[in-house]
Parts: sequence; C-alpha cells; structure tokens
Amino acid sequence: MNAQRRAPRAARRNEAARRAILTAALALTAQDGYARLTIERIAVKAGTGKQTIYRWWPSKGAVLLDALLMISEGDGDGTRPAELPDTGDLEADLKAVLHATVSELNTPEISKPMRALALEMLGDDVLAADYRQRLERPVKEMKRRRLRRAQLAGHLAPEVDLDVAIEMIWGPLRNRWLHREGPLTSSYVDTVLKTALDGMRPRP
Amino acid sequence: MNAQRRAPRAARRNEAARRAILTAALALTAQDGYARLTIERIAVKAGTGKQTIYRWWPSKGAVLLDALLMISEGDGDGTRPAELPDTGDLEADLKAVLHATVSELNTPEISKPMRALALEMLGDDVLAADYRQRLERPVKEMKRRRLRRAQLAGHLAPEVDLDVAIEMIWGPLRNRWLHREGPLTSSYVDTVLKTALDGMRPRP
Amino acid sequence: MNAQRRAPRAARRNEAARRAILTAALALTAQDGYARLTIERIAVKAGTGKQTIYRWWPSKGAVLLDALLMISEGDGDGTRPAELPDTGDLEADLKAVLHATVSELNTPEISKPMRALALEMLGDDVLAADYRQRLERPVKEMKRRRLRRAQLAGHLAPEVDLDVAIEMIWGPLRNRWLHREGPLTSSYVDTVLKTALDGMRPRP
Amino acid sequence: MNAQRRAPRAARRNEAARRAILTAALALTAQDGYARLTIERIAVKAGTGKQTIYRWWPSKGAVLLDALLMISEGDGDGTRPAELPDTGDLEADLKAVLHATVSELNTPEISKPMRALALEMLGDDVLAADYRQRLERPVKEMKRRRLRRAQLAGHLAPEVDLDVAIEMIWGPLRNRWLHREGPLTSSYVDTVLKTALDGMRPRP
DNA sequence: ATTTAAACGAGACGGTACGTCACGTCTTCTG
DNA sequence: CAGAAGACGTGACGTACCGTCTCGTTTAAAT
Repeated sequence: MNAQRRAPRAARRNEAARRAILTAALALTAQDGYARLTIERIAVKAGTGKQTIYRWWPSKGAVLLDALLMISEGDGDGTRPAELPDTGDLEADLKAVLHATVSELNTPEISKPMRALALEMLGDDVLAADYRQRLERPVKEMKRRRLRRAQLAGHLAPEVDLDVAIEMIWGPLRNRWLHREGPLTSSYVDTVLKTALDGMRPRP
Repeated sequence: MNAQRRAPRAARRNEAARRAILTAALALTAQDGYARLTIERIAVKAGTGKQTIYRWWPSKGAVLLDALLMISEGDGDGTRPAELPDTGDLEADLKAVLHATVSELNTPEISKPMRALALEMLGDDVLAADYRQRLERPVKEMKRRRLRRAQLAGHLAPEVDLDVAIEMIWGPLRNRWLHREGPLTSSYVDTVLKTALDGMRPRP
Repeated sequence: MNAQRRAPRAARRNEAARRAILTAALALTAQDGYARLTIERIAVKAGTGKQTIYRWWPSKGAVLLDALLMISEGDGDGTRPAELPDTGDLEADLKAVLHATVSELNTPEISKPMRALALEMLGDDVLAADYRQRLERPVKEMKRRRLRRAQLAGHLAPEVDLDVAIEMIWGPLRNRWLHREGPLTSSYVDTVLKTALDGMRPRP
Repeated sequence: MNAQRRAPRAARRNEAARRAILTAALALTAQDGYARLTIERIAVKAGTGKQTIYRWWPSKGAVLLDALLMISEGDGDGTRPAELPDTGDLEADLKAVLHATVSELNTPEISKPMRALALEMLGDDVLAADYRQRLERPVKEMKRRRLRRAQLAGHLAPEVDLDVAIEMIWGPLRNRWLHREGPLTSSYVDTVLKTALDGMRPRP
C-alpha cells in the first residue's frame, strides 16, 4: 500500500535520533526561548549531526510541529480523544473543555513551544498548512461535531454558522494567549463563553 | 513623549535619512518578504550607514512600527480620525468601518509590513508594548467609546463587557487575516458582526 | 606482492567493481579535475557502494595509483618493457625515450591523473612509498642499467654518480611538467639531454 | 600617487589582524601539518573572524604565500639581498649559496609551510603565478645575473642556456626536498654542483 | 564667520549560524 | 554473505548578518 511506497527511505530512519531531536528542541525552547533556538544547538543537545535534522525536516518550525505532535500523542494511551464531552449541557461541557485548555496554556513547557510554532507559521505558509492538516483540523472537526449535536438538540439556533461559532468561543482565548493581551483565567473564558452562547441560542 | 526624551540629541537628526530608512524598510518588506529584511539591506537601499539605523532604533521591528506610523499619519491631513462614525445605526456604522479595514488588509503594501510587525511583536514584549501604546490603544478607545454610546442608547445590553464585545467583533477578522485562515471578504465580517451583535442586544 | 598480502580477503573480491572504480576515478579526474574528485562521486559513477572503495583502498590517492597501474599494464601485451633501448648510441636512445615520455605527458587522460597522484604523494608519505615501490623503482632501475652499460662502454665518465645522472637527465622534464614551468617539447628535452651528457663524458 | 589610489580599501585594513593571521597559519602548519590546516583554525588561533581571512585572501595557499613573504622580508633589515656573492670563484660561491639553502630547507618552521605552498600551487594556477611573480622571479634573476657574469668571465661556456643551467644546479635540490627523495646534505649539493658545472665549462 | 562636536556614509571587525559537502563508519536489505 | 544503498556523527566549507567600532566628511549649533 502507500505506506510501503514511502518506506524505502523512511525505513532506514533512526528513531532514537528522531526522538532525541524533538526532545532537544522542546527543552531548548522551554529553557532559552525560541529566539535562541538554533539548528546547531538542537543537534548538539540531541547528540546528532546537523545533517540529520536537515535530512528530515525543512525548518526549525517543522521540528517543533513534530515535537508538539509527539507530546500530544504521548498523552494517555497513545490515541487522541475523539470527541468533546456531551452531557447534554452545552455550556457546562464547553466550560470544562476551555478550562482544560487554559490550564494547558498556562504550562510553560507546552505553551512556549506552541507560541514559537504559531510565530513560525505566520511567516511560513507550508508549515501553517501542515499544522492545520495534522493538528488543527481534527480538533476543529471535533468541536464542529459537538456544536452540530447541540444545534440538533435545539440548544443552538439553526441558522448559526458553526465555523463562526467556533471562532467566537475559542478565538478570544487564542488571541489573549498568543498576543499576551491579558491573563488566561477561567473567569475570562467563562465570560466569553456566556456572551457567545447568548448570541446563538434559538429565538423564541 | 518618546520624542521629547531624546529631543536634545534628536536636534541633529537627519530627517531625510529617517524617511529614507522607513521607506526602504517598507519597500523591502513588500518586495522580498519580511524574512529577507535585514538591517544591512535597509541601510544599502536607503543609502545610509548601518550605524544610523542602530543609533535611532533598537530593532527591525521598531523600524517597521515607525514606518507604519509614517503611513498612517500620511493619510489625509496629518491628523488621525478621532472617532468612529455614529449615525445612530450601530450595525451600519460598524459595517462601514469593518469594510474599510478589510479593504486595507487586502492591500499588500500595508498588509505585508503589518503582518511582519505582528510577527515581531509576538517575540518582543517591549515592541509589543510600544505598539499598543502608540497604535492600538487610541484605536481601541475609539471603539470602546462608540460601543459605550450604543449601550447608553439602548442598542447594546447594559451588562455587556465592552472589551469582550470588541474582541467578538474585531477579533475574528484579525485572526483570519493574521493566520490566513480564509479570504477577507465583506460578507465574512458581516456574518461575524451580525452574530456578535445578536448576542449583545438588550433582552426584552 | 601487495596483492599477496591481502590475498585471503581478496579471494571474494569483485573484479568488475574494482575495474569500474578505477575507470570512474580516471574519468572523473580527466573530466572535472582532481579537486572535484571525491570518494562519493567515484562510487556513484562506478555504481558501487562507498564501502567497497573504503574496503580495498586507504585513500583517493591509492585508488589513482592503482588506476594508473591499470593503464600502464594495459599497454601492449600486459607485460611492462624491461629495458630501455640500447643501440650503442646513448644520446639517440635517450632522446627516443624522452620523446615518448613528452608525448605521454602531453596526453591529458594520462597527465591529469598523474599530476593528481604526484600532488597527493606530496602530503602522504605512505602513498609516496607505495608509488616508489611499484612504479618508480622498476623504471629507475631500468634507467640505471642503461647508464651503467654506457659507462662500461666508455660513453660516460666512470666517476659519474648514476643517480645524479638520472636526475640531471630526467629531472628537468619532470619539473617542467609538474610545475607547469613551460611547454613540454622535444627540443627542450634535447637541450637538457645534450647539456647533461656533455658534463658526463669521459675526460680525455 | 598610485599607492593612494589603491589606498581607500586597504587603508582601513587592520595590520594587527593581518600579522596574527599569517603567524597563526605558519604556526599551525608547523605544528599539525598542512593537512590539518583550516581557515577556521587559523581564525580561532589568530583571534579573528573567518570573514577577515576571506575578505583579504582567496585561499589558504594565498595566506601561506603571504606568510612566507612576511618571513623572508623579516630577515635582516627588511630588504631582500639583491645579488649572489661574486668572489670570482663560481663553484665556491654557488656552494655557499646552496649550503645556506640546504640549511633553510632542513628547518621545519620554514620547510613545512613551503612544501605546503608548493603542494597548493600544483593545483592552483593563479596562486602559482603569484608565487612566481613575487618570490621566484627575483631569485631566479639573481641567479641568472651571477651565471651571466661567470659566462662573461669565461668560467661558463658561452653556448650554455642559463635557464637550463639554473635548472641543472638548483633543480635536483628542489626535487629531493619536495619529493623527499633523500636527505638534504651539503655533500649531495656539492656532487650535483660539480657534475653540472663540469658539463658547462668552456671547451678548450 | 569660525569653530567644533554630532551625525553621517562607509565598511572592517569578531562573532554566530546558516545550509551544504564530503568524510569514514555503520546498518539494512537484496541478489 | 558480499555488496549497493544510504543514514549517521563529524567537521569544514564559504556566505549572510549581527551589532560594534573606527574612519574621514558633512552639517548645523554655538561661539
């Protein structure tokens, strides 16, 4: 199948070196900040040659993307959660999800490389597309499915555009985090969530 | 203010060199992209020495910030518009403002250096603070004043947090632009605006 | 001799690969010059793995040495001529030999790899010793035998040091060639030969 | 004058850095051998940036050439000896000169970088031409003048080609040194000199 | 109307990192 | 099981810019 077609080159890949590189990239970003992250430093820290990095990744940003994927796949049992919670109470469910995200974004080991990746994507369309494909899209579809169910259950007005709804609910949090426009607190996301949902409830 | 602190030294400052540098920075960013913008290239293009740039600006980003200020001050008669339109129809007024912004963000000569500046600010807090002080704050207060008037006129629910409202109305546009998540169209901002305002109208 | 030392391993040696490597080395040296000759390019051109080269030769220079031996053994019937001509006329005989050498040195396919080998030997004593053993020594002894016979026949003064004589006759040609100090012509070697022999004839 | 026309660029040159680079190149060549001489090592040892070397020299070989010129100009009072000795006894004079050269070539600090330069010249025609212009030519003309005077004084046959004579006298020494074909001793050059001169004396 | 001190253009300098090349070794798969 | 294929750690390459530092040379102020 198609995995086999790709195999000839990737088969030879040294998995230990791959993990060492991703781990080193995360550690250096967390330690010294992204500005001081260098291919050479990653290589030294990982105990590999620079060429091994250039062979498999087109840029620092691509390394970070893989590193973050490694983290998220390492969570739990190796599979990604497939659905947002659905207890029937939309606001409570989203609150729980948002609080978890707030907590994650307040964790420097995750937040720092994520911001670095976001920064890099702003200037690298290929990387951004890759990110959307591999990390953002599945998450977004999960969100869309949850909102669709709410819509069918009559908790959201039928005319609401779900993509806009997602932007309204999650966008402010991302902005605050990315642009450091204020502290990331549970009460902030609660306010945003309430305001957003209020605008999308079915009209009587 | 900033200008006053360094006024004694600035007395000798060569205004022609200053403009040449800002113009060169904009031109190079528009031409080759921000990634290829360097102090040396700005200096060569502007026909100045590197030291003249280092003397007056702490970083590339600061040059861009001044360059964008130069553009925005060059508009009209040299003074910034102090207020958003207020015809009494909030949605119509905001629609007009948002359409103007969409048009501006679809102009590469403005959009490219602006995105570059946004990128630079993500990694440079001093620059970000300076930006907020000099460009963002006055604009945000303008928005806040307009929404406050709408609230007093009973077009917005009194309990709405105006900062959250601003985020709801302008945030999605900024996100779409900054992260290139989709085309910037009038209809998109119209949809966002309608959804946002629906959630903030006074309850009967 | 050398072959006997490594015979045990050589039993398995792939002769086709050996010839492909030597031929590739010569071709690449003639084409692109010695400076651009690398083990990797030889391997690619020869269609072998790099390891096959490293297994059998200690250096690029050693490959070239074998390649030149392959050429010289390929001449005629596979055996090397054992003696310089001896018609009784020393000057005429040497002239013939020197003219043949001049012609060979004006042939780029031979001259370029030979110069490369000479260059490599300057910085590699082991290679130089190997070269002297396998290529230079037999040739030099041939020359010495011819001059010895001339001495016995009374065409050279008995007190002449034959090694010095060889240096006087063949040295200038080698220098001119190796250091590109001038064109390699028959008349040049004729002049050198005449001057040298004049100094070595028996005194009356 | 013309020195001033060239001056604009060279005037700014940092003489201390130049000397540090040449000294470092000599020291490293003497210590570790030419094979381990690297632009990066020269820069580190000299305490300069690599670019300072690349700015002023096109290659390692060119650095060595300047380094050797620095040595030879450093001898005595800063001027190069203009003539070989001429006591009227050609053989004695040349013997003295050759013995001095033998002594020099047995000094590793001089001999090692000189051999390295010779090696480099074999593969770099521009460098070789520069070498001939700046080091070899003046020396060769000195030799030619001495032999010419000997010819006029009747110590050399009038029909002798002086360039060939130079090659006969000095060539064997250079060869032995360059190709390490034997020990460099006074008696060797004496033998060569005697043989060569014997062939060039006026015929009765 | 001179002086004089700064800002200026030019660009050399010590550095850091880049992305590439080739080295010589090691590993995997294939004929 | 030798050999092709090529990944790997290593180290040097030559280049691009960094930010600092002289150099003369304007140039505008305070004499």
